[in-house]
Amino acid sequence: MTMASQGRRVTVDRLTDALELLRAHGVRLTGSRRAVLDVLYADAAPRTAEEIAGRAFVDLASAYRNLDTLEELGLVRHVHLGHGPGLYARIGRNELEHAVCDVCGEHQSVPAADLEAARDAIRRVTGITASFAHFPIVGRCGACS
Amino acid sequence: MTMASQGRRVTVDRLTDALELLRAHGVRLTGSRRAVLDVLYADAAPRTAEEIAGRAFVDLASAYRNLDTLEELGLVRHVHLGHGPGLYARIGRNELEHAVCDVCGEHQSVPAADLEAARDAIRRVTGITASFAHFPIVGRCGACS
DNA sequence: ATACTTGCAAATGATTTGCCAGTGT
DNA sequence: ACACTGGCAAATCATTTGCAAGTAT
Repeated sequence: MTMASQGRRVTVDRLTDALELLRAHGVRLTGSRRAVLDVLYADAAPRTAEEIAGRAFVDLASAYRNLDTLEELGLVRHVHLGHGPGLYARIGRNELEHAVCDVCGEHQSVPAADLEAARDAIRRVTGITASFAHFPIVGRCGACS
Repeated sequence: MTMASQGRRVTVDRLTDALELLRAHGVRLTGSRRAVLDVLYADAAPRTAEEIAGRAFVDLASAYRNLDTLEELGLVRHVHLGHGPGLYARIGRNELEHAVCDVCGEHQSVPAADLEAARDAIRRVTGITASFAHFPIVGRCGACS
């Protein structure tokens, strides 16, 4: 183990895992793909494709294509917080779900496990097992009520 | 009460109420506005702006403008069932919320009251009072699980 | 009379696609 | 070598906006 791998262990490990997954699926590790992965694995913040393209110095179309590929591999997810562009983030060990206030726009990410009770209640009524990872919970926060 | 008002009472009454509301707000009853209202009050089915424009024989831009106006007045709502265009419908006596299966696309509308338990569970975790009238519940239905 | 509305065309914002030159394996 | 990718420009899709002519009150 080198000195360089000592800081921010989790992130580096996950990126390594991701690269392995690409190889296992025969997906080429190109320059732009690698750059997009670097941005995604730098932290877990959800970002627009445009922001990711900017940070990775790749064309916006390539960013979208790469994000699609990575999403198919199950490494990435995108969420729609309102009417604007979608936000992409790598999928962490604990899958995050989202909630937004449609008045002030404040948004929070919560571990999927915390929403099991809500999911059960919804399943009882609709038969659907809900996920708030792609479309968030939308409503009014305490302050805006 | 005339003979004409006897069939489909509820619908006609509600349209009448709507027209009164427009008047009360000083919103003009133009030809295209009236045509859009006729389509919306014919039934409660959620429709795209394009479909409404087609049925009402008005320009698409006018349909959007009128739907916006009616939404501001609280007569209409639109829901996003997935990535396609939004679906507009009049608001009935009982507000409806929506749930979609992201695999088969099947969608159901449920009375807001039926989702109170789910809303409570969500409020406990996030502090947000959720509404599934604009963005639906998305997940996997029993058949697709 | 006049402020609000219309249809039409053009603009917008997000995302996708065609194409051909470039590149990972 | 060869299929897979990249950048770039143009296309799409849903929705919005500018504008000059028309209309409800």
